[in-house]
Amino acid sequence: MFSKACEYGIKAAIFIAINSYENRRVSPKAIAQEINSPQAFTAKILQELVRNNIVNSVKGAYGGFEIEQTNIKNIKLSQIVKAIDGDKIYNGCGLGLEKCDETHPCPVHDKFKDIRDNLKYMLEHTSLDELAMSIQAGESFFKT
Amino acid sequence: MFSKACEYGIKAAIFIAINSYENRRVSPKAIAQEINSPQAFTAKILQELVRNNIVNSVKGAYGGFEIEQTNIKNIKLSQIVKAIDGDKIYNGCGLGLEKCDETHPCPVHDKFKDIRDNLKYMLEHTSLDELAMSIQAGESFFKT
DNA sequence: TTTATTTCGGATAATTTTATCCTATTTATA
DNA sequence: TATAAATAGGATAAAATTATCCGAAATAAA
Ligand code: FES
Ligand code: FES
Repeated sequence: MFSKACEYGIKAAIFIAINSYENRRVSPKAIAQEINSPQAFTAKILQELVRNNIVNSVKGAYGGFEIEQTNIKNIKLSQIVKAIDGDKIYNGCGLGLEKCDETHPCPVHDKFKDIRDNLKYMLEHTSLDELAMSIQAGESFFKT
Repeated sequence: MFSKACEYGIKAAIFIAINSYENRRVSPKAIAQEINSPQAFTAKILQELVRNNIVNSVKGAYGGFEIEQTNIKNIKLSQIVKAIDGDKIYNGCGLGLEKCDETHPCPVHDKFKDIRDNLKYMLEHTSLDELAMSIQAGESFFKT
């Protein structure tokens, strides 16, 4: 469904959000440990999130990654997925046609579109904030 | 969503179904041309479908791939997807946890599970027959 | 039985994704 | 200003996916 990079990116963003609520910046090392991901690869993904203005990075001593507290509620899963995996998952054809087109649909278009639209809606209506809360409440987990 | 291999596999199966209704066997070459896929790679995927008893192969002159007419209605998309991509798409965790587990869920579990279950339901209730019909009726297409 | 046809299957290559390593750059503080 | 701490980013490497090639095996028909 999502690429590994995207899975890491989502988890990393949640972890950064949690720490930003506590006014703490976090390092790629701390993130990778917490979410159980390869550190250097995770760092690359963080760069991508920074480029997309989803997280903020502060270089130098006492630096790290953070998200503006007031933004955490506004950031939606869809932004992260789009930043890392692009929007093929929202617009792409289920059978790989170059373009998903109502007027020239693939055999599964009608059925696939429903699923895809549900997914899109879900991602667009799920905020980083609520995911962070569920982790903090101990209701969900980053690793097995 | 699906791998390229799976996309080709689904399209190939539909094309074989159509031809089987007309009592014609088809070759990897004909399939690849029709569904716009690399021939040799498509042949590999066909082997996988044969191993999973989804399509039947007949070697030698006048051979080719076919599906028993009476089976076409019974074959569901889910069988093809499972044969090629496995069942990670039905059971796998959206954030890559080793195992999707209600009692130890990842942050997106609740929301992801709904989507995933919808997809599973759709795949399990979509038959090769109906997809073949929509192609034959000119209502859907294999290529752009 | 020979021949032409066709799938099967192993080996290999190309591409993409995932992952690692090392150095440059930035920045707060001493 | 010097130093230590941190992210940025380029160069590779490893692994997985996608794709190609070719000979072996099977089969129908001449
Ligand atoms: S054309 Fe294939 S999903 Fe829309
Ligand atoms: S645990 Fe992640 S989707 Fe169920």
